[in-house]
Amino acid sequence: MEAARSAMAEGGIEAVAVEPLARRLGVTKGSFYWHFEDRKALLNATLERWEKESTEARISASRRIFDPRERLVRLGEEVFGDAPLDGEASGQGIFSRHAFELAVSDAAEDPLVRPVLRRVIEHRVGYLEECYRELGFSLEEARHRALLVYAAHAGTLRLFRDAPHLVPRGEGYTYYRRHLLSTLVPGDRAGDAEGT
Amino acid sequence: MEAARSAMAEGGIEAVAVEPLARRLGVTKGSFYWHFEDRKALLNATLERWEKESTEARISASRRIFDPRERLVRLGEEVFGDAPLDGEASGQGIFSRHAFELAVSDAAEDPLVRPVLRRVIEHRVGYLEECYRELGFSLEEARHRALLVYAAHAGTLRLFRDAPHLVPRGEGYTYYRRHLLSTLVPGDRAGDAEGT
DNA sequence: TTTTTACCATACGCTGGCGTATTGACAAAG
DNA sequence: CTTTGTCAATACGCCAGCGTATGGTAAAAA
Repeated sequence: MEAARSAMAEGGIEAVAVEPLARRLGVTKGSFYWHFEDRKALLNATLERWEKESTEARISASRRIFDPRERLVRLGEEVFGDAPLDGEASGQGIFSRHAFELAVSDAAEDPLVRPVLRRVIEHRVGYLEECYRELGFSLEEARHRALLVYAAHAGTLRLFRDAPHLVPRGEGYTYYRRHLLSTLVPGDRAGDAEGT
Repeated sequence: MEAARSAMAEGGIEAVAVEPLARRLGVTKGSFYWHFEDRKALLNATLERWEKESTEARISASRRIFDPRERLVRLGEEVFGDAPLDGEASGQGIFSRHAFELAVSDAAEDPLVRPVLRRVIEHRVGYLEECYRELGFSLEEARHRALLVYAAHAGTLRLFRDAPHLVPRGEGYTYYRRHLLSTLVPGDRAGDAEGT
């Protein structure tokens, strides 16, 4: 079932439950248990799909662009892009993706979620680290920068949800994003310390 | 009841439930409903207490130190301090505080939690913003920096929990923290752009 | 000593979700 | 036409948590 995805995005992990979902689809749970073994099975399917999409998307991005700095900027614009939770654009696209992300992250303590989330974070931090390595940073420095970038991303997402009134809107947000990128990605005018 | 606090820290918001808590205390829920009106009442009490402590702690810190840069560094060392989730030191102190924080943040969608969390974030970002203003940054720049710092904090906490193996340990962590502070707090050698 | 107050236990009903038969409809294959 | 396989509905039992009612006990107050 595809509706589990949106349920997760809207109501968190506890919303991806069999009876509510069945109601939502106008069927009864009797039929549900034909498609899935368990609630666990449904959850796992949803999560694994998310993992797949997350990693694949990032990989395709890295194939197309060669300059690592450009990759970072692109990634930043995509992930911090255009007021994540406003969700006006396309009604479901970027909005739902971030909401899903938040739901997963909120359920990090769940035994089914933990390993998936762990792998996705590994993948992302690994990717970031690689970019910084290509920019000539030491292994340690690259790791540090990758972690900080990821943390800033995760935190910003939450900020949007939990205290949206603090985050600048409209063109103010564009400036904010520029600030983020300029402090996190060396090249615009900051950083460029250390490595070659 | 004081035990709700630790339950929240350990098992998240769903663990602060009346029957499990009563069992844990060796009493029955019959007695519980003498002390509290509701489950909501218990939750509210726990959250309001957390809010109070959070804000008071930060205020007292600002009274003691005059140099805003020093305040930021101190705050950073306290909040990013000494491998947050290792929790060996003092068994319950810093560990439990951060675990509670994560639990609240995970339950941000809860109608009871949302306003409290919102206020706490407001307070913290406001405090950070003030520090940066005192350092001479423009209102906009100060806000941007405050948001980034808070986001980095929230994200780092989650990284510790969700992918602890990626975060350097021991003295490696000290270097990481130094990296954080040097990129986020101007003065060591970075930043110092814009505002007079 | 009676009586009130503070605290706790027992027991009940309610809700909502999970999982399991069991049965039915309906279409494709035999 | 019958058989088989796919998908759905009904109905049941189970569990866990919430909230309520009621009764008990022991100490303090009267």
